Amino acid sequence: MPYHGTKLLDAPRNDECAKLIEDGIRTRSLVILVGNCRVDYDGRASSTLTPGERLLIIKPDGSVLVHRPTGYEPVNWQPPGCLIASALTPEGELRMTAKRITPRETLTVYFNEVYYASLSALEDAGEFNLYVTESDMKKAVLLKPDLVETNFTPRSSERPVGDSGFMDVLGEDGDGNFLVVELKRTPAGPDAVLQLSRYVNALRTKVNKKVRGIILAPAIRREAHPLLAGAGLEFKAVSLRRCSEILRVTRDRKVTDFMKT
Amino acid sequence: MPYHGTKLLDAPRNDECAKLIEDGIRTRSLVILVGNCRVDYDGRASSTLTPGERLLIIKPDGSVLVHRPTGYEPVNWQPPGCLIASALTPEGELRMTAKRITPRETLTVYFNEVYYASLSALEDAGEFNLYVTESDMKKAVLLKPDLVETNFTPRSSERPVGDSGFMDVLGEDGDGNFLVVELKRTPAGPDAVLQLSRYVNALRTKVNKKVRGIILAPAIRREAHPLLAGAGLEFKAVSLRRCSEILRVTRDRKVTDFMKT
DNA sequence: CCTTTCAGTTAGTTA
DNA sequence: TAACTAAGTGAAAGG
Repeated sequence: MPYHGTKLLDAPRNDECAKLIEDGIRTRSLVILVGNCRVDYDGRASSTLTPGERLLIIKPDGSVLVHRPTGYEPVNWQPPGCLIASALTPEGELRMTAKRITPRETLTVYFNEVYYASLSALEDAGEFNLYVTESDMKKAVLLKPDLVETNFTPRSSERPVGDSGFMDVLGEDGDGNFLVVELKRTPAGPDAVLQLSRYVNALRTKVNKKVRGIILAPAIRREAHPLLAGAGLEFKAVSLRRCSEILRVTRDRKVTDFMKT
Repeated sequence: MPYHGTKLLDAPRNDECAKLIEDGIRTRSLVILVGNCRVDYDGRASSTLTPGERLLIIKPDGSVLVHRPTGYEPVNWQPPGCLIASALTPEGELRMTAKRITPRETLTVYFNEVYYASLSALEDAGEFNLYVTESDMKKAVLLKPDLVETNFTPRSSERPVGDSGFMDVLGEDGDGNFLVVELKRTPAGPDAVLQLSRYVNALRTKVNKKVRGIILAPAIRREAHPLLAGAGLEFKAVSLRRCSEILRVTRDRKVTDFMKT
């Protein structure tokens, strides 16, 4: 391998590319081809793509992507775990096939001409962290209950409520009333109101105390307003950024604590 | 441009890559970088990705993809239409930023080292055709009503039924009864049965004639069986391949007709 | 292996 | 532009 486990072919012949693909599979490397191709797919549905200049990616785990020059999504693809083969057709085209069992589907790419091809043995042990999920929002609320309202005290979270599901956070407000908190990472719609309403109603049948319900989300959608008012529920806007900050502060504090020891 | 509008840099310096990215944007080209990088994202959520070897794709339409060596999905990305910039950091890293307005989000990729980089001015006017969609199934049923049952006669399609939506195909069976056809490209579940049930019930309140309902799909899921029986509805399996063939035959016939003239 | 649910969903369509 | 819906959805979690 010349450099960093990367092999680069400028204006390769089609047979060189066929070999590169085979090499890539054998060495569990990432293979990239850029050139003029057409694509056939057959499986859950069928598709054809007439010739044009595209990017083909073959990953070590057996996933395949065909990207046009535009758009987030690949025009054709194959999920991880499929069997890949390459060969020259009698006409001298480069043919790459990626087959999958369950469900049975086949992707075939025919390259008329490859502008360049590469093989890279990539190592990626990096850690990916995503903030903020609804779970993170809950952590933030438990760490800083003031996010809900001053003097709110969480008592339990994800408490099962009969067969009506789980409530996000249950606690007490400053007056000792039950307060059910429904968390939404995205702008809350009627569904969130109905869900909260179910939790609140279920709880009301079980306890002999006032039960309030509040939605915490970055925003509430217009259509949810009448429902919210009708059900006597409340809403408070909380930004994801705010939650993220609370989590970051806590993380940093942990690091600080660790450094002190 | 050396070859096919493709420029290829083997083991480039980071400043060369920064320039390549700028060139790519200016010339509306596809830019690819393979190397060791870390990634930050902030917008609808936030994420971090610690260093590792990955593939960066910058498309002419302003979409960006960061691919790890595994998986169908990019680990980080930016949809089309964002503003891209590249520069060297004081530490000599290559920094690529992709910013988007509505919603406001930013993707930043820091390359420690680039193994290779490429710029390709791709032209892709290819035509993409996907078979079989539900629309194709409908076409197939209208072309060959026997798919539903012998002597079925379509009368109208996508007929509005009160406020309960649209029905896929409405027609009459051999005995002159109404027959509502619900098409599903994938195995039909309870949702399909309920939908069909709504259409059939809505129609029954309006007409003084027997109304049958049938689901056409590649298969029906186990959980849908009791619902189907309970609602007195029917199911017939029809393969996508069969639909596809009917459409192909019709297409070919059209071509033949054209060639005759 | 199948079902359910979620996604920084994306993408297309329509009001 | 915003709301709605489908996707060859993919991916993760649970049975």
